[in-house]
Amino acid sequence: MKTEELHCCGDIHKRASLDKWIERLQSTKLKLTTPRHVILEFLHKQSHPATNREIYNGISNDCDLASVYRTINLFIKIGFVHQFDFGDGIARFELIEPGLDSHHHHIICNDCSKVIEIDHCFPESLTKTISKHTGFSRIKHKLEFFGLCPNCQ
Amino acid sequence: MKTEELHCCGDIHKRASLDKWIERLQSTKLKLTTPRHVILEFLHKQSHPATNREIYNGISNDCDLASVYRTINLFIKIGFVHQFDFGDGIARFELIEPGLDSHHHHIICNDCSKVIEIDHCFPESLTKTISKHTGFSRIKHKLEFFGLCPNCQ
DNA sequence: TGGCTATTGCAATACATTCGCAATCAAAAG
DNA sequence: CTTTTGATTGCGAATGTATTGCAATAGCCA
Ligand SMILES: [Mn+2]
Ligand SMILES: [Mn+2]
Ligand SMILES: [Zn+2]
Ligand SMILES: [Zn+2]
Repeated sequence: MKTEELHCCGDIHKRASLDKWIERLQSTKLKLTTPRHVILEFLHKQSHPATNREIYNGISNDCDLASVYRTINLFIKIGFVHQFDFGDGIARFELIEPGLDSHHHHIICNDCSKVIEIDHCFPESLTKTISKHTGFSRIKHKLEFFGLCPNCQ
Repeated sequence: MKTEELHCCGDIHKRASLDKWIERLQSTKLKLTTPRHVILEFLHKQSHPATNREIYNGISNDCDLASVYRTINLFIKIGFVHQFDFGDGIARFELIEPGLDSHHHHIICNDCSKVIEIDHCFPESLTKTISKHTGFSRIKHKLEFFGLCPNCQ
C-alpha cells in the first residue's frame, strides 16, 4: 500500500531532480550557498506550498529566518518559486517547474486546512472575454478554492 | 459627459440605499454607533474594495483606527462586508448586497493599481467536477485577475 | 591559495492587525 | 426625562509577518 494513495493530481508536481534545480541555480550568476541549497532541497520534497517559517523549521540551524525570506524572494525573482495565498495572511511558496503546464491551484479545507492540488483552471476563453471587456492585457489570475474535506464534513 | 463612462460593470454594485443598510444594522442586536454609521456611509460610497487605512483616512476624527478594524470584522461576521485580497498583503473590503448575485471579482493593473469589477466567475460546472474529484463540499473560490490596464500597456 | 564581492547572521525596524482596559455611550428600563 | 447597564470605544501596548542595515563570512574566480 503506497503512501501516495491519497494524492489526487499526481502529475501536477512532477519535478526535475534536485540536481537539475541546482544546475539551474548554478547556470545563473548566483552563488550556490548552503541556505540556497538546503532551501531548494526542502522545497523539492514538499507536495504543497510551505510558509517561510515552515521552511525555516524544516532546515533549522542551516540558515537564519531572514535568509529564508531573502532566498525565497530571490527564487521568486528568478522564477523558481511561485507564491500562493490561502487567505490567512501568510505567504506560501512552491517550487514550480518552468513552463505553463505546471500552473495550478489548490483547495483548502476550512476546518483542518488540508490542501489538495487542483489542475482545473480558469477558462482561457473567459480570460479573452475579460480582456476584450476591460482592455487589460497580459492577464493572469490568482485562484484558490475553499471547502470542507471528506474528513471534516 | 458622465463621470461614470469608464465603468465596465455598472450592475455589479447596485446597492440598497444607505438608510436600508442602517435599518439592517438596527434589525440586529447591535448598537448604531458613530463609528458604525460613518464606516457604513463611507463603504456605501465606494465603487471598489477599500483598505482599513483608506476607510480610516476617509472618516478621520470620527473613529479610531482600531475601531475601524473591529467594525470591519464585525461587518464581515454579519455578512455586510466581503474581504478581497489583491496580493499585496493588505486586506480590502467592500459592502456587498446580500444574495449570490453580487458575488464578483476584480482585475488590478500591475502598474497603476487601477481596479475594475469583473462579473465573470469560475464556472459552476467545473466547481462540481472539482467537488467530485476531491470529495470536498461547500466549495467557494477566491479569484482575482491581474494585468496591464489600457493606460499602462 | 588569496582576494573580491555577494551573501549571511543578527538585531533593529516597518507595518498590518489584534488586544487589554478604563472610559464612554446607545439603548432599555424606570 | 433620568438612571442604569452592558456593549462599544479610544488609546496604547502587543503580536506576527516581513524587510533592512551592517559587519562578518564564505563562494567563486584569478
Ligand atoms: Mn501546489
Ligand atoms: Mn468589487
Ligand atoms: Zn489557473
Ligand atoms: Zn466567482
